[in-house]
Amino acid sequence: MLDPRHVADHLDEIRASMARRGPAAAALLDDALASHVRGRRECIVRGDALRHAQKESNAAMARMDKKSPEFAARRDELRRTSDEVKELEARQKEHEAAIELALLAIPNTPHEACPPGTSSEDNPVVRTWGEKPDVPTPKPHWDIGTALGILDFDRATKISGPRFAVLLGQAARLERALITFMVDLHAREHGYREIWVPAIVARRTLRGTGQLPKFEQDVFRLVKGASLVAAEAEASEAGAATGEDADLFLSPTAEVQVTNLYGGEILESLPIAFVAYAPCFRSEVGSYGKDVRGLIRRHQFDKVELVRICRPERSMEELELLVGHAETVLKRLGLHHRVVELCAGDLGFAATRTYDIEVWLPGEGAYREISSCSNCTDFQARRASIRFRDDKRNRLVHTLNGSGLAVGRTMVAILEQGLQPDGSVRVPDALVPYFGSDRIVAE
RNA sequence: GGAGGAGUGGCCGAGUGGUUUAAGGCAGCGGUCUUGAAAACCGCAGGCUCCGUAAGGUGCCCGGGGGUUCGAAUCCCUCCUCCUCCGCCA
Repeated sequence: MLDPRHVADHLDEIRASMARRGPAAAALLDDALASHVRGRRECIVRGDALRHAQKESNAAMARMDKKSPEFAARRDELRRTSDEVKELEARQKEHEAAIELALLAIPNTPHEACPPGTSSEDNPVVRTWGEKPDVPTPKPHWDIGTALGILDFDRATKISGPRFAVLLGQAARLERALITFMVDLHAREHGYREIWVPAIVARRTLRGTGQLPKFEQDVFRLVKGASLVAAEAEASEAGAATGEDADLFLSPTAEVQVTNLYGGEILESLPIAFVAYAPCFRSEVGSYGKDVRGLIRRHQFDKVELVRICRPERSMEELELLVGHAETVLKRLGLHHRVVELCAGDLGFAATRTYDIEVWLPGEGAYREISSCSNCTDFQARRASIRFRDDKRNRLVHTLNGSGLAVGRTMVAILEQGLQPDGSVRVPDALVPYFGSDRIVAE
């Protein structure tokens, strides 16, 4: 969420910045928002003055003879003041609701350094690591995995539906090995504190990081047991606005849980760095026909997530640090990859600046995203209200997150880059102690 | 799922319609005293919002929301959370 005062006072400036994301984003910033901000302020100024007078009068009444005509006169007068205060408060709330409604739909402004562009075609390559490995007959990973007998997509569809996977034998073991390897690397060498969080989150949590309200279609919402649903319907009939808030969702990324961990708090020491292994769930309704085969795009996948919370002035340095940590995973695994920077038009909702790490997939003949590292500045911190004490003043922190890495996609890269002429797959040296073998062979 | 109880500042804990600007204590910070420390004493201490260049000030905040009243921590409604017991359960 952007700062409403700042938006109201610098409307043209913000609109120009937002135009770099595209015309639709810029159009979200209309003059109505600024007028609501002013209207709210007017209600507060007038209301505060009235309440001040009301308070003094009430104090006087406390000392008066409750049966005197003066008391009755004062009471009648204050009755009118009270009505006016209530009306002002109602108007103030309307303004605030309008402001929030508008702001929740507005994405973060792109950083000055964020390159111009409208789509992923325009993302400049920042650096490339390693060489394309010599794979004589490249194959897509689903063919490799199915031939080895370690991936089963048909049976996954049978038990759960499309866009799920079953991992067998060495693949299941590789998944575990990768998770442990990645968490160990970040926890032991990069200074992150390990954290394990629930996979199910409340609506307010998704709102804090910006997934809701705008991207409700991208997440899975849970339906509770019949009796609870009935109780909920009863509650909303009674006029309570809590029914909606009682909803639970499957988290699409641990960024959600970990970033919101300190929501509403004032932090004593920064920076904070967490590494979390967590399952992620995405509905993928907007990607029909895209990556339908294989492990690339599933409804459920594992991810090791890095989250950093820091002082505002440090966040750009922290972003570089974060990308470096994520990239180290691929370097240790010897997987050829490149780092691109997202152009303004390709930027995620909460991000001001983002680096994507793209790993080389020989079977596909393309680089594919395996990590996305973003600086969200104070956008999420404002929504979630995460602050720190800075010399007597409370300020919003900056939040950053990045995958370190997407586990399934890492497995894809290992299978495709490590494919040997005999159909077996070479396991990266760094992973051998975790996996227990230097080769994946047919089962 | 059933029955009961409880939510007050960083923590403990008074307070059942009007000098309560929330008593008191502990922890915290600053100071006096001391060679140093402790003790004692004095003082300062929260969040949000709005006005203001600032200094400073207004208003709001006793789990959340709504209501009654001239006036609510206190009365009413509602939701949430936690605790205890029973049942079920990996």
